[in-house]
Amino acid sequence: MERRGVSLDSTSLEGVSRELTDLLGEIESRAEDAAGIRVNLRSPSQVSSVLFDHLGLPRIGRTGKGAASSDATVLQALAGLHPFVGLVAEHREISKLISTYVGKLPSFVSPVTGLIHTSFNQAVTATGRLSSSDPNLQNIPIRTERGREIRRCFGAPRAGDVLVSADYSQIELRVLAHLAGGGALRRAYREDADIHSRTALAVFGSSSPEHRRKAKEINFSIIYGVSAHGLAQRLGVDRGTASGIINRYFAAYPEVDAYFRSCVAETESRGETRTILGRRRLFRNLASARGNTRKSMERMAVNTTVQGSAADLMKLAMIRAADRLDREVPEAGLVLQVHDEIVASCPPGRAEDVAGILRESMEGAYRLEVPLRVETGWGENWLEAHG
DNA sequence: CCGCCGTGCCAC
DNA sequence: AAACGTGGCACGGCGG
Ligand SMILES: Nc1nc2c(ncn2[C@H]2C[C@H](O)[C@@H](COP(=O)(O)OP(=O)(O)OP(=O)(O)O)O2)c(=O)[nH]1
Ligand SMILES: [Mn+2]
Ligand SMILES: [Mn+2]
Repeated sequence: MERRGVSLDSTSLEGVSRELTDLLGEIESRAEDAAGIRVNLRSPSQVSSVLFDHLGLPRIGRTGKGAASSDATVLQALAGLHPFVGLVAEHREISKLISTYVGKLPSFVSPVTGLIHTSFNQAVTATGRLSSSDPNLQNIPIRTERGREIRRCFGAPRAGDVLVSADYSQIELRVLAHLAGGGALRRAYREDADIHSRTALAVFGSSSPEHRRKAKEINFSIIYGVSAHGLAQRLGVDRGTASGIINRYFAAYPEVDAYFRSCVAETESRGETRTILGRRRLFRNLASARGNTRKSMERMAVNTTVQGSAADLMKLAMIRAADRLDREVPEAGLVLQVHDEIVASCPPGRAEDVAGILRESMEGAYRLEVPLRVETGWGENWLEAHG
């Protein structure tokens, strides 16, 4: 994957850059008008002094060091109190896209190949996932419309080829259903349910793509131990409402709560946890940990077991997919891995075959108590293939 | 000039 | 920000 590389449409990216840069300048001048004072919006300390000293807005949250925070959740809570708040939020969105992606990615294009060659690090994460660096191609934007314009600029390494994407459906929830013993979650997946959509419908009354995406965050935050307070802030509802959502979740899937406790107990007694394929992560001081430190380690232990097992499956799938492509579609090859997604490239006429091979490799990676499902797509660029 | 820390935010 | 987790990275601020 590293050697094969991925192409970046620098011309289109240049267009995105000009639009975002213009927009950012507009935001900066409007923000200074709103604040009535000169301010560098890239400086959290300057933004905080405008928000909380100059404008006198309430301090809502604190940073790790105890200073007043101005992060996105705080800005969300302050929205409507002063026009400066929304301008800071918008500035953060646009400046992030420029500084991390639009302004940086072109410098990673190799003068030799004309492609971007990331590093996929195999011994960095604590759970067995890969990571990607220089540049990180596992966090290319997709959430906002402006971000999607960036994703649209990624294409197959060979001109004329297409990208083929295959992404596991609800992967860690399926792994959890496997690990958590018989129950409603396992039954749901045997009936091919979409729990993300189910949660979206229950919480928002809609399963639109945006609501499903938010429901995903709700589902994973709940299974990994979110507090009513934390969920309330994420959803913008009061603690009572959030508490009700969590309680209904565990009432519907009591085996999830039971698994959390049993996983913690086993990790404590063995001093380690193991994934489905036997990858170990040590938790030698869980047994002696107390208070918030212990709670935090408990969440890490459960997450490691599930996330690490999902990473196991993905690695098996990649071995099989690479081998089959080699034999069956030699003009195709793996290009990227994004935790539960494989991106390959091939001539357009072979896209359907390649998608089938990726699907079979991933769905058949390992037999679980629930079926594994994969969504595939292809197109000229990554957004078309994945989106 | 360089490296570190704190803060913040992108993705899964 | 907070009792979801796993990452990488940019910037400002500061000190060597
Ligand atoms: N703890 C935690 N894990 C997450 C979060 N977002 C994603 N993940 C993990 C769990 C997911 O199963 C896995 C793959 O992410 P995806 O975006 O592909 O979501 P998922 O496969 O669950 O749903 P999908 O059917 O592909 O839309 O990454 C999160 O906010 N918190
Ligand atoms: Mn997925
Ligand atoms: Mn995915």
